[in-house]
Amino acid sequence: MHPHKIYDYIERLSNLLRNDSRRGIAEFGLQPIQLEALHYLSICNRYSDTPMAATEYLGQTKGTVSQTLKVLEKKGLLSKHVDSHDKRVTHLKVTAAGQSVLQASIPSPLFVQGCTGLNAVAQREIEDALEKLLSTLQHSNNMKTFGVCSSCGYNQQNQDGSYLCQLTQEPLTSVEVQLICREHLAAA
Amino acid sequence: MHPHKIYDYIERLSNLLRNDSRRGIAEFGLQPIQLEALHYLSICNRYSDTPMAATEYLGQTKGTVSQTLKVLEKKGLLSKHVDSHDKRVTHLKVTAAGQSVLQASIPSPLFVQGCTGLNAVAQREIEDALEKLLSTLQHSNNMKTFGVCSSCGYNQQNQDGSYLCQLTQEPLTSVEVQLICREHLAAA
DNA sequence: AAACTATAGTATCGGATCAATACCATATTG
DNA sequence: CAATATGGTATTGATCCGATACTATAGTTT
Repeated sequence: MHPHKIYDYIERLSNLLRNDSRRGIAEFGLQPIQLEALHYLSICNRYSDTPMAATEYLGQTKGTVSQTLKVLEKKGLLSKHVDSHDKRVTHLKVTAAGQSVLQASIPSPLFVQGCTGLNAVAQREIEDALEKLLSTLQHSNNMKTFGVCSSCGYNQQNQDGSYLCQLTQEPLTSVEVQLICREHLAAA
Repeated sequence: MHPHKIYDYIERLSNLLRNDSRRGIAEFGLQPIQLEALHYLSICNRYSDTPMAATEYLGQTKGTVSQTLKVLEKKGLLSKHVDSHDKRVTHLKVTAAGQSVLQASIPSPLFVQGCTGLNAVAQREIEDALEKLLSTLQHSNNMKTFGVCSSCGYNQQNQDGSYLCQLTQEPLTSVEVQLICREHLAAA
């Protein structure tokens, strides 16, 4: 009967956070899904800051995501930049205004308040449990993992400490390898 | 930085399950929130099967929940019954058709598939971690817990094994004490 | 080089969510 | 019996979301 209980807990937590998020971002005139899209763009790397990548991450259709991004652009929270090599591709960058919205909204007030009641060990256990659950669900269903480069099979660290992506054959900085990527290859 | 990561994982899992749920219930012509409302009504006790209780559980406004329930009733998945003592109150019962929809949809296919990749110990750990996180968030924010009667401060087990709710002064069966209640009093 | 195909992205439409407001009916309190 | 509180419904408007159709660019085939 454990799957049912786990499912229930996730559903409850999901409702709590979503509703709290809704209240928190009302002052900015944003919707929960818009904040999530903005959040994604703030933690992804330069291969993954496009409408299509956001579509895969959010699990919606590209048309839906397109208008979500349109709203965010109109509000001045992100800017669009056409790719120099492939003119079909648009890169999305979170503006300073967008960053400050994220800073104020993520994690949500309720969540921040709740975490003060958890010690470091408990937080670690919860984090590990969630990571295991997420990765198991993703593997069992052949889904993209959207992990950070430092845990990616394509990532290669050279002797001088620099990083190289073996998929794109491009160097990555130590900051960039902490960002999530749509091409992430999880370890076997 | 743990709070951020935990928040991210919950958000990811939430998106995964919601989108999967959306696909799974499309054949019934239902929306995710409608399935969640139906699910709640299938696991709550007789003090908690009303529109107001569902409103508190789902964290929305009563107007929103009212029309969600209206759709479920029109589809024949639940039935309404006016309370005999307080004629303002309506009790909601999941029909046989509603039960079969729930059986087919909860947990979602993706989730069931994923859980086959987790052994019993791992499932237990994840369940415990989620329970701790949920209860901490609820306590820190003075929220209702919606726990089962068997873990409620009002619940009293008599010597002959029968149960009594000290809040309503009514007897409860062994089946009923496994259901969730809007008046649940969490242990100190 | 021309034609075909695939991919990234946008535009539009319709059904649904959701909050806000107003409203009705029943209980409870003074 | 009047005033207030509570449970629930109806309506409206902004937004979400998927489906479909469309444009533009890139790559591939002949």
